[in-house]
Amino acid sequence: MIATYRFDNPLADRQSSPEMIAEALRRAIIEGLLSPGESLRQENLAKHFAVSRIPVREALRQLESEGWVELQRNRGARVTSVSAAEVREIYEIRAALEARALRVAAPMHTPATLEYAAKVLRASCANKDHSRFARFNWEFHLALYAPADRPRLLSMIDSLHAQGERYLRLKLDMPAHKRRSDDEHHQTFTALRDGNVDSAVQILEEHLLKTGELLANYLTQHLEKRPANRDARRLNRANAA
Amino acid sequence: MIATYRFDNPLADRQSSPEMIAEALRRAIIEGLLSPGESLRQENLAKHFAVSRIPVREALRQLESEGWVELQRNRGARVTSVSAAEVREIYEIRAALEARALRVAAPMHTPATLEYAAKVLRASCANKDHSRFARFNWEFHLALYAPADRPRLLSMIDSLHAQGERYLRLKLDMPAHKRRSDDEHHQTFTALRDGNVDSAVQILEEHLLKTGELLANYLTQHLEKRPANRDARRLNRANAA
DNA sequence: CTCTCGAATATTGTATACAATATCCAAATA
DNA sequence: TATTTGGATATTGTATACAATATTCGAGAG
Repeated sequence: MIATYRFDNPLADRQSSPEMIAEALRRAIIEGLLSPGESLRQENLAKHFAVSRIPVREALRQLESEGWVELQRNRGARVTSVSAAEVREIYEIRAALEARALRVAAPMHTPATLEYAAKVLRASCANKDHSRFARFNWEFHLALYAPADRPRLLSMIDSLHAQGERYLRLKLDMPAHKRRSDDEHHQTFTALRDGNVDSAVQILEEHLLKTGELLANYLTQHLEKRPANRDARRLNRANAA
Repeated sequence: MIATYRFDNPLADRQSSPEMIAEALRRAIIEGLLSPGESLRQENLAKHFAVSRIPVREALRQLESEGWVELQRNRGARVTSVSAAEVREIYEIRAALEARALRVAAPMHTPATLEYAAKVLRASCANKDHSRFARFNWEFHLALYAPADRPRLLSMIDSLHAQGERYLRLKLDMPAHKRRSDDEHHQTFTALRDGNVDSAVQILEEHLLKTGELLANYLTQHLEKRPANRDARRLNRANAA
């Protein structure tokens, strides 16, 4: 008996508890609810998620290989603190990968995919709210690369973007930068639409490198002073069954 | 009290058992002792490594986010099978990243770093034995990028290389390809040494793309027929305390 | 014979318990 | 006061036990 029904079973691929826990923690780190350097106690997390420490430990292992937390033998986990140099490097890698993605995607774009990208770009420009803007912003990048049909490349880009996102919010505060970012996105899109692939790729690359540079400078100026080593608070309130 | 002694404590950063287990499994996958699709039973692995299933599970989680195994809820882990398209993609990503690494490293190279790269290249050319050749081969790539001082970029490249390595052995059998590979490495090195950075980067990129293409073609021809779904044998002999 | 169904078995998921290790703190010493 | 030291406490690491789920296999229906 194979494939009895034509419709999916949503229960079949619902994620495991370690995955759910990892996702919740990842989001908490991105949103700044957990700050760099903050220590994550297994017992507290277990109480918070109303499970034992076993699935928590597995979630932490996963987050470690994704680069969100650092594990020290017998000394627990803490949220990784990313240095200015690392932020610069992340954006440099994104530049290389997204340039390749755009180049591969360019000839596969259709009027429909271009129209979708344009729509997302308009939505991004129109939004002043942080989280909405960030979402549309990223949606635009994804719309540019989607036709490339490179799952692994896209997933690496996505992961790097997520890593950088928690620092991006620092920059997004400044309206001048939003305007410039929107503008550079627009230039990329126009060049792509008009068939100037080389130019589109170059603008995109420079956009990313510039953003990385900007963030890195911001971090060296504003973040070097703070130690950011205090303990977890927000998630340590044990509020479980 | 800080830094009482000048000498290292080797016990301080010895890795945890999940890490050791993950490393052993990774190596087993690379060396082909564990084939794509093979299922990994927690109990068997636990007996093999003489531990309980807890550290084994954590190792499997880590290997999952590194892309070596796939976990299915309640249905265990199996070694990922990489399709021809994915191999092509891996090498395409490597091309983008290693091109960037070489470009960044080029101006930082010194006579000493170049001499080291040349030495490794000679060792690589001289070796006919698979595993030695593969090691020197990779050492040469690393020697090219090391002066770039981009830890994150290098670690991503290293991870991608490891992912591809288990398929590379298929290709390394053919002496014609070894010769061509050595030759292309030599061209890259010469161009770099003579200051022709653009040319060096271009040769390197084409070398990687060509290798990916070659491997992908080989896989479509020789591997599509085999299902590769049989169970674990080699590691399933429970030989623990 | 083929398919269905259910019990027996195998395997995974995780809560608990305990051992190993790290951290904290106060008394003791210089 | 500053430093050391030993024990109390906190935290992590993992073996075990059991519950939840998947898989196997054989008996019975068609």
